[in-house]
Amino acid sequence: MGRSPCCDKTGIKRGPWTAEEDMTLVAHIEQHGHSNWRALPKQAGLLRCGKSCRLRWINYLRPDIKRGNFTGEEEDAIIQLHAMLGNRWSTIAARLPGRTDNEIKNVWHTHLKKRLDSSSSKTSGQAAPKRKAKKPVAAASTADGPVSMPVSSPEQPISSSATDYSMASSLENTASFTSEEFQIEDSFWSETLAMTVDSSGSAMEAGVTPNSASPSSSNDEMDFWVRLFMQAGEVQSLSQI
DNA sequence: AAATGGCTCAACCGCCATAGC
DNA sequence: GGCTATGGCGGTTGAGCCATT
Repeated sequence: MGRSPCCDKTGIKRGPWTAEEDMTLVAHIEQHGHSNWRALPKQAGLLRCGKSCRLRWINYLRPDIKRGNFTGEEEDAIIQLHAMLGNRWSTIAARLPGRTDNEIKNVWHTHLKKRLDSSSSKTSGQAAPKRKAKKPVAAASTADGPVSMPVSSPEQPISSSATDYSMASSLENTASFTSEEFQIEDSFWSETLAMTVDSSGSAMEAGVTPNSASPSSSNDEMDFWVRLFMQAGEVQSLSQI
């Protein structure tokens, strides 16, 4: 309702990023970080909206981005996490290191959703992928990704910063679980647990509450809830034995 | 070989949450 | 407490690619 646009669109370039723009953005973030996205394009000399710069960095230029096809394990993880969390793509992305919320969202809408639909309608066989391995599409990308990325990053941005969702909403989801939905393969959880340790750098000990972590660590908080779900799942699956 | 339709994915848009004043 | 600026999220779009006819 009459909300002002995120930035003045006059003189703002839109559409696919060029290699030069990518390099400019990466170089600037390497040097100065990205404390202020709004001011960044001006400082870096880019004719882009700050939002656009942020998106480009998060979804494509970040050094820790994993490109290429999703593995079966990753797809399974997305399906399971989506069953738990719904369309909270950034939260799901936080559980899949190197993957972005945008990418996960795309994968979900393009194959996983269809796969689930088809498997639920005719329980048999997964939909065979109709297409070959995806190719990099980005306008200015080189063959194996965007501009050649320096390996070291100035700061490791929290991948798509997990939002700290309220307990109430989390429990809402929990409450709607059926025991069937909650059957999760052990391999998935062991991998996810490993990710928890790897990605955060500080493994959460069992029984640690979100409040015990620093207020800014919404990732840790999310870990807590995911862990809670996991434990609930274990309890449920144990009770089924 | 050309036309066409479907699929993929990067990018944009609008809204919400929160921090800072 | 109210207002503004900014960051972040999820939904949607559209150009380009690929497979099929």
